[in-house]
Amino acid sequence: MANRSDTKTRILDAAEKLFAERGFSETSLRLITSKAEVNLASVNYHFGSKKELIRAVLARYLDVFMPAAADAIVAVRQKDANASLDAIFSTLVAPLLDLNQLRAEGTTTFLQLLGRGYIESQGHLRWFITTHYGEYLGLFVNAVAESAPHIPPAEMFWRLHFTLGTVVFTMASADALTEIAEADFGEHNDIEAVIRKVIPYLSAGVSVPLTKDVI
Amino acid sequence: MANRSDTKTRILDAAEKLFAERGFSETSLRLITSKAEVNLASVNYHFGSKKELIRAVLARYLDVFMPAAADAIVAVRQKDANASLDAIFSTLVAPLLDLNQLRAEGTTTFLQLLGRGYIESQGHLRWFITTHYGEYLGLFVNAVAESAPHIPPAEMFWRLHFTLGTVVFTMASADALTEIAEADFGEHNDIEAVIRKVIPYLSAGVSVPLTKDVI
DNA sequence: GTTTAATTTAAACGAGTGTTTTAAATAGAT
DNA sequence: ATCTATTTAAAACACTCGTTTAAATTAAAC
Repeated sequence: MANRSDTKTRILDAAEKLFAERGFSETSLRLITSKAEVNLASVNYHFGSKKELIRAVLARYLDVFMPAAADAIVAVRQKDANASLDAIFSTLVAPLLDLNQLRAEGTTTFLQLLGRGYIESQGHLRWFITTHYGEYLGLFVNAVAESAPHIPPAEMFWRLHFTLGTVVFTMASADALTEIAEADFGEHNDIEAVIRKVIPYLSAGVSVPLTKDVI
Repeated sequence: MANRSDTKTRILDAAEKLFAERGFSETSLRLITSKAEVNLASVNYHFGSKKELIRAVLARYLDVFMPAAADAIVAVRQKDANASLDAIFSTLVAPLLDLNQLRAEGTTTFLQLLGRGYIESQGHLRWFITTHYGEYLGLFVNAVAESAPHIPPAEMFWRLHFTLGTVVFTMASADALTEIAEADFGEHNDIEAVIRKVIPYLSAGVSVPLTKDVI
């Protein structure tokens, strides 16, 4: 096959699709290269290893999403210093949906990749994300914490991880869930609909008072 | 090595520990049999295949937990027909903690296995659980739905999957999270403490009103 | 146009996997 | 004690995986 300067892109495009669908360890380099119509060895030539290919796939999204999300959060807090938890979470919707302009099915793919990344790959992706995008994460955590000042830090730590679990798990299986929902209830949900469903769930859980003082 | 009639048990014990710690596909039969001090081929002799071993590991817990949980839910609803969502969720705490009497670290192991089962193994464990324990799941879903009658079924479908995600993710990484929490905030949490933290989070999310009518 | 560097190709490597086979050892029943 | 069925044992099988090698091809530089 003729020399193609877009071999890297072809690999990334095929890899992100397969990774999102079936997970990292369940996707072989041979499957990626055959879908990308590219030689097997070119993955190691361009990326060094499968592990680095995984990071490159994620970085291509994170480099776009993280600054956009940070800007949006800064903006909403400048406009309203006491922005609600719902408002903070909702701020992320636009940057997420903008990923569809980056690539087809970009939003779904990114969220599924994020889910796979936190579930699989025993920690090496957690490390990659927190060290490369930690400043953005910290900004987001702060915004949430200050929007629910009645939750002490230790409790907030747990609740944010509950939240992470909800998002990650939902997105990793979003395709299957939307199919079941359509079959059982006849209502079609795209990724935006799912995002808008999960936000009230999350903010209610994160901000629920500690003691059981029923109002 | 001498003949041992407990080879099956030795395999199950070693397998459940390793599966819970590192996941199913990341745990090889050779690692299991070496930890169990048992011959490699005995897995296929006693269980037929790795897939069936995984199912057997889960079934050993589910056969105990599911009836106990169902009984507890039936009991609490007989005592109070309008039991709150918090009460329904809290009902599961005792059956979960009782698994510690079944085996050391039984509660943690079971919850982690459940998490791995729903995340990994592209659907074949989902199918196993829903077909073998579907009646119990239905009973639980009904109890939750009737405790939050203002949530329509389709919405409840989504919220229960959000809930599943929260639990599954939290439990799959509970060990890591408790370590971090202890290092960062100095508060030690065992599995029961984590369970009791997650319940208010879940019931708040599941029962949050649909429209944003702030009271 | 020749030379040099970058890229693509085909093939093999080496390690790991679940599973199967065949024989040996053990247990229980007669 | 002997026979039979169950269980254990060691080895090999067949396959997939990520990675490496070395040659062929293409692109760029001079």
